[in-house]
Amino acid sequence: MQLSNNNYRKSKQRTQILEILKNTNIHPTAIWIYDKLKSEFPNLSLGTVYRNLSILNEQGLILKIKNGSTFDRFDAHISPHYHLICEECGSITDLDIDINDIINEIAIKVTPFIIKHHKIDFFGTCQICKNKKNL
Amino acid sequence: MQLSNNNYRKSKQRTQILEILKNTNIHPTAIWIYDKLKSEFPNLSLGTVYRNLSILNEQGLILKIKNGSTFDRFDAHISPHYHLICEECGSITDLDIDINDIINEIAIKVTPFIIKHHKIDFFGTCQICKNKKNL
DNA sequence: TTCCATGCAAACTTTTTGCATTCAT
DNA sequence: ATGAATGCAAAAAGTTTGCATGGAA
Repeated sequence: MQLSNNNYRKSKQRTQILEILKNTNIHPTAIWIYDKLKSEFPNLSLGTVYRNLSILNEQGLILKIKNGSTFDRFDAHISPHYHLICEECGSITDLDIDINDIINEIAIKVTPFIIKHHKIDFFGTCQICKNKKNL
Repeated sequence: MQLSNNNYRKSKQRTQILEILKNTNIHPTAIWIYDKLKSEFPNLSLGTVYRNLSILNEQGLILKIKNGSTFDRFDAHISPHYHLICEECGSITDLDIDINDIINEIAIKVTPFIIKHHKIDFFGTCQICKNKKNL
């Protein structure tokens, strides 16, 4: 969403959406939040939930958990590897380093969750965009 | 997609989709592949591309790069942390370990990409699902 | 000859947007 | 009084599916 504005007013709906997110650790979807708030705001619309989630995300009060892009992406390079995701242009490139086992070991020590594998995405600026910005 | 079948026949379209994916490192979207193949198969449909990508993914010949779910998820816990994603039920929980700096340092050494931050998702089975399966 | 794969279009899922109204400032 | 936020519904964006036809085994 393109929000050029940063002169926000208070709204009960937005306050409650943030409150709900602060008090849960399940990383909810928009509909889950919508359902939670339906009893308090019987006329609430999903659009309002999405709009407020965007605003809260823009304000840095919440995180939107997403991949680098809205499109699914596909890769025939199936052996485990990590990705470099450019925040300027959305490009995804491979990073071939092997830190796999160390990380699983560290994580396995502190959680009862059964860890089978992991994925690391590095975010930043690719060389092409870096050069463009330096011109 | 629900593909109960694993008796696949050869198809020129699927062969070429795999070929394209093997020969690029840009992690393309479905439409990008579709556009690439339009000259070779003028009647190609996007549906065919998606169907074949699902089949190739099911066969383990390619990877679909996606989050744990099709829904965006939101989090008010904005300080850096990693996620445990259950492959059985799709739940996302936090893992609070601090291996942040080590990983960035390792990666920075081997790429000119400007790394600002990273994200780690651990995949496996959560405790609830583990218990359900043991019953 | 069987039935998997295709093209086409329609349906579906998730998210965004336009518009008139309501509400915070 | 101003214009941001809302509810509602329609549209958009991305992906999947039904169906008749074509093609591999």
